[in-house]
Amino acid sequence: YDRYGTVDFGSSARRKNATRETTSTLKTWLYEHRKNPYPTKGEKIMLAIITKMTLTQVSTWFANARRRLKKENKMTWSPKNKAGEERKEEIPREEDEYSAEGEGRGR
Amino acid sequence: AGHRENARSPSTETSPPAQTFDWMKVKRNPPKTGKAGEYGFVGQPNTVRTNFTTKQLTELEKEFHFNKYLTRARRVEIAASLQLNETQVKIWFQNRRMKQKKREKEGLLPISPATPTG
DNA sequence: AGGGCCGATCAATCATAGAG
DNA sequence: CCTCTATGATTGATCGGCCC
Repeated sequence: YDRYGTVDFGSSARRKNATRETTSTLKTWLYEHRKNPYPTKGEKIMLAIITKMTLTQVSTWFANARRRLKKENKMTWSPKNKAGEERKEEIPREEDEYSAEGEGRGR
Repeated sequence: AGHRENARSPSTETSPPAQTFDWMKVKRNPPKTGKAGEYGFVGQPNTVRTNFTTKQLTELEKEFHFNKYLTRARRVEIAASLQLNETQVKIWFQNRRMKQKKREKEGLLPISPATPTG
């Protein structure tokens, strides 16, 4: 679709939500790198291969994830799993020092 | 390749509801594309993304097909003709080039040949 | 010293897939 | 079938690095 110009793309460009397997992989990586959730190009490629997504999709996924996480200011995805859903996703405890300063936007 | 933010602050938080990392605090300066004489003071950031009109986009795309890169003179002309900032025109071309590059790349290997992973 | 470009990312929004 | 939310994609604009 060409930007907000009436969707008329009768083609194979429709967005398809990622599978649980895919999101699981990405979420795991994101959580394990929560201190600096910016995968390098090489890491993105690796993740893209694992999840069978394109490099762009992986980048977009991370961009959206970071943004939405930041908006909520939290780093934990509540187990939104439906009742009776696999509950793996064990969060690796790592109570190191998390920065939580006041502010400082000298501008 | 990315940003390397690091802020050290010996502040004493009492009860952090959630872990806040430096990357979450990164804020960008608001766009300075304030359209003087529209809805805001001259010099005051617009804080809002400019919405290009269809006409503007059409003209820009047409120009892009002509040249992928702009000369200073051309940029001035287009900016004036479309009532845009020179910077906006410049940025538009910048983004356009990146977009095209991305499209080309995507149209070349969206099909995964195989996964040589054991 | 300054301006433009690239690559990555942000931020706001659109549009749709999916849950109920 | 329709309403509302979660999420992928788009894009104007910013940030840091590099070149000239």
